[in-house]
Amino acid sequence: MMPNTRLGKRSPFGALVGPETTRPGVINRVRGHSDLKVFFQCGGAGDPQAASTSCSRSVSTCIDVPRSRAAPQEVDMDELMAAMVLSSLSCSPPPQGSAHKDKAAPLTDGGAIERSDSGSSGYWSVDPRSPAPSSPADEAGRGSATPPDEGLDMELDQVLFEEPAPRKRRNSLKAAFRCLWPACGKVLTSVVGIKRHIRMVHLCHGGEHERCSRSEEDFYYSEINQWEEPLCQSPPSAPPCGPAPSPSPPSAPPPSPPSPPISSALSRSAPSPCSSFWQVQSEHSYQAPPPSQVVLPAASCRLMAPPTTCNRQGATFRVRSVSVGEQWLQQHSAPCRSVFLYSVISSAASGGALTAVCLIFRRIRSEAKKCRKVYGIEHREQWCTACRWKKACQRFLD
DNA sequence: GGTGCCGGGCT
DNA sequence: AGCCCGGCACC
Ligand SMILES: [Zn+2]
Repeated sequence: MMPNTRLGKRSPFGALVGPETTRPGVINRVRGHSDLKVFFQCGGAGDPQAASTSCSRSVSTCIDVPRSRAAPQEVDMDELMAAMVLSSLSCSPPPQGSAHKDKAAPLTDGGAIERSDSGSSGYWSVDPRSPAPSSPADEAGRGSATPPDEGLDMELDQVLFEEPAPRKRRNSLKAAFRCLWPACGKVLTSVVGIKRHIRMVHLCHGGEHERCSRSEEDFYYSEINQWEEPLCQSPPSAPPCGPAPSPSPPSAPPPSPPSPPISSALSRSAPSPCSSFWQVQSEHSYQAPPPSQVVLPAASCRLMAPPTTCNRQGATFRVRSVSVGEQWLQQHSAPCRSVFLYSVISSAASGGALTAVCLIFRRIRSEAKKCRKVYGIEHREQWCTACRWKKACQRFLD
């Protein structure tokens, strides 16, 4: 049963900030529909200190990166984690257990992501004219008796409730650090090493001035998670964004004045071949994603933009953003109705885990005429039930 | 301002 | 569960 037949009380995706997932490694599984799109954006480096959880409806698409001289990693991570938690609180799927039920209750009525055993509660009657489509991934996932249930859900739960949950996979993960300086691409295995390399070779040209560009070397390297067995897997339709031979960071200008290459990856590099947007769109935002799987590239990307969140009545968040990237999202997601823009980040606080922070959630308005338009208000009795109830139309699906 | 529909209230 | 509607985003 596809949830697009579902009406009634639904998920909090009317609230507009998406979830985040933490994946120590590269796999980010989305139990979603074939028409569920998630945009992941791997941008340049960013300063988590700029990641304030603003409460405005507009999202700055260009995050200034202060030349913070006194920006210890812990502070960055604290702010980053705070932003992540806020973001995760915004639209997390319903937790399986009841331990946090009270906390998540306002968000989970009906469930943003359906469980396979969710029964018929909350479903509207199925319109016979609209048979539920099922993607191959969907079928495959439901074929198994115990569908893999550790995709986004698990990650979301873990992030939401701050359960560190050590991962087995981390054992097979080797950390490396790639210099992002244009035409360099040197890979070292330690932070100290890569920082020294950047400082000495690129920033200070021999290190005659130890003070010059201090802490800016942070912006010129990227952590790489190297798997011992299979390396970078790319999602089938995702543009490459991994430890590619090209060492230059996405949308990074040649830093003649040493300004960190992060300026506005969000606004500028959306269609860029190296800013990897992964789409997960859903016909209805509350629909359960099928057990399809997307795999993050094996390169971690530094935070490029803060997960701007806005607290609405203490539980839900909305993010409104207008940017080139967003326009691109709309242009490339016409038939779908929900768009999520994620930023994939890597944080030391999560052990180098990749974290996909949802920056933008938008509903893409359907262009199809619904009952209201087709029949008119005067023939309301001819509307489908959903339209009569001001729910998502069941008759004229997208 | 019209439309689609989320979220929530009522029965 | 069925029904209705306020309110909001999008057009
Ligand atoms: Zn309808």
